[in-house]
Amino acid sequence: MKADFEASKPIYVQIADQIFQRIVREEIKPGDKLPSVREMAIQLGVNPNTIQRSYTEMERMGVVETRRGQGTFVIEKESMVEELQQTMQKEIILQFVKSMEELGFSKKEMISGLEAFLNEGDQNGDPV
Amino acid sequence: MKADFEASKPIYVQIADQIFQRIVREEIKPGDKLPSVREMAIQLGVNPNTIQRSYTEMERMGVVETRRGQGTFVIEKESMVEELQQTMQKEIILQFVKSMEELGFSKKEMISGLEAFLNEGDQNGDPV
Amino acid sequence: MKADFEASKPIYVQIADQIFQRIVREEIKPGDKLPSVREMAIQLGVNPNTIQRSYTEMERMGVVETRRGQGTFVIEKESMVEELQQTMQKEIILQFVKSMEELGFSKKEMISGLEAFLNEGDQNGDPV
Amino acid sequence: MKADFEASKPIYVQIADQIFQRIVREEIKPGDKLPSVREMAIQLGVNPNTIQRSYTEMERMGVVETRRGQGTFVIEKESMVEELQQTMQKEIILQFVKSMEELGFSKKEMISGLEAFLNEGDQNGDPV
DNA sequence: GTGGTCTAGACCACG
DNA sequence: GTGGTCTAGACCACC
Repeated sequence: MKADFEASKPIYVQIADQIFQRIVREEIKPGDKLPSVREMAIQLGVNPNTIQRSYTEMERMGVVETRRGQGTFVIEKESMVEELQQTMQKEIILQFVKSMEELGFSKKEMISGLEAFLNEGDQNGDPV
Repeated sequence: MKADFEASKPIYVQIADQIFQRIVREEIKPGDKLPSVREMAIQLGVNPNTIQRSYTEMERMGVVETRRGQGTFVIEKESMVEELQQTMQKEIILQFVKSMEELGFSKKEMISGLEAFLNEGDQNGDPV
Repeated sequence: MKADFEASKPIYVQIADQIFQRIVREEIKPGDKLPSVREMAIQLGVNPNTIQRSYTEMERMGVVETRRGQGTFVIEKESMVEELQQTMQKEIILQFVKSMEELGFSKKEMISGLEAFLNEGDQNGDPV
Repeated sequence: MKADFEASKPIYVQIADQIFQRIVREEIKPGDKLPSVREMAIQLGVNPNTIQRSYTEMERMGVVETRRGQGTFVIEKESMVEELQQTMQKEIILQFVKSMEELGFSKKEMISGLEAFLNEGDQNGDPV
């Protein structure tokens, strides 16, 4: 047997993901300046180095750029937000499919199960 | 602001989930005897107390029962496996929907996104 | 005017470059295990975190892979060494051309200057 | 083992090199007066002592001379510019050859590599 | 003030 | 033992 207790994602990844989410939801827009490393560290109650790593990772992924002595900015490339959304969506779906496969569900069952769940929600209100 | 970086689920929950998976996939069947706490602890390289908690949790959820002096058994109630599958499925779907909502996707987009992904997979083989 | 006193490359980059050199010169071969982070740190008189960063960077560039609990290994992909050599060669040439341009040399002068220098060396021995 | 991670060149050397470049490119000509130590220090945002060292170094190398109460001047000796260019060129070439040797390249490969690179550049425009 | 690098020392999961 | 992450605190170059 295999004992693989996947630790939660590293904090610096979680932070990057949070920011990605806010970009995809357009709460943060291309060209916007992110809080400074130190400020963000205080806001999140985390060590500045951890934020630094998040920012570096986001830059490596081409979502953000840093301007020396000025700060970290969301890049203005128009297509970026869409690409980011695609990437994150794929990640989520992948995780979902993997989990469902582990439970022995077929592809059809995944879709019908999801549809059933969403239709329940409709009856309780909040249509999206 | 205060950030909560979800620690990984407690190990005892992860272990229970693994066992649930195996029950749902029918690798472990109703009536089967689970390994002893001590043996399982060794297999997984974990403290026996942790396994004990997993077993207790599974018993609380009505999936297994312990018989004094004999061990821990998967209960034979016919509907159990199905219910368990439902419960776990719902958990996974919930997580999926929550993540997709965080990205700003509508319900329709969730389904179409999932379908698109699964159809891609078809072309590459491995039909489930 | 512009005051831009380029700091030396970060230590973790210098270390990665050193290792790349040794791979290109085939002193380290595909499949070889690198010293552990801690050991390398002691050897070089550097903080383990710095080595960690070097290893991470090398992995990101696809030159090295880490196996959990086992160590860091040069990847075995046959073409890797050649690609790495190309990459590093280009970097050096780029630096050279840039410096020569800053001195006002034309492309032809760069080549003839280099040839002249190398021929001098020939007369002093060490033919390569 | 002991590792020496070459710090960047001293700032005063970098400044001298910059001035040498400008002389070689004839942006500064023999006989020209250099800015005063104090003025140059302000322009470059550097301590005047650092500039002083740069000027002293350049004087030691016979490129400039200081005239008491008048300032620092580029010497008028006709051959100086050419010699300076030679010196700096040699330094750059030396650095290039050393780096290429570290990668295991032969002299022929150095030249052919450089030629290949420069010909690529031709196709993209900017002929020099 | 900004981001970038480095050290020191710690804890974790994995094999 | 391995690599991976995190904190704490420091120094640097750039604006």
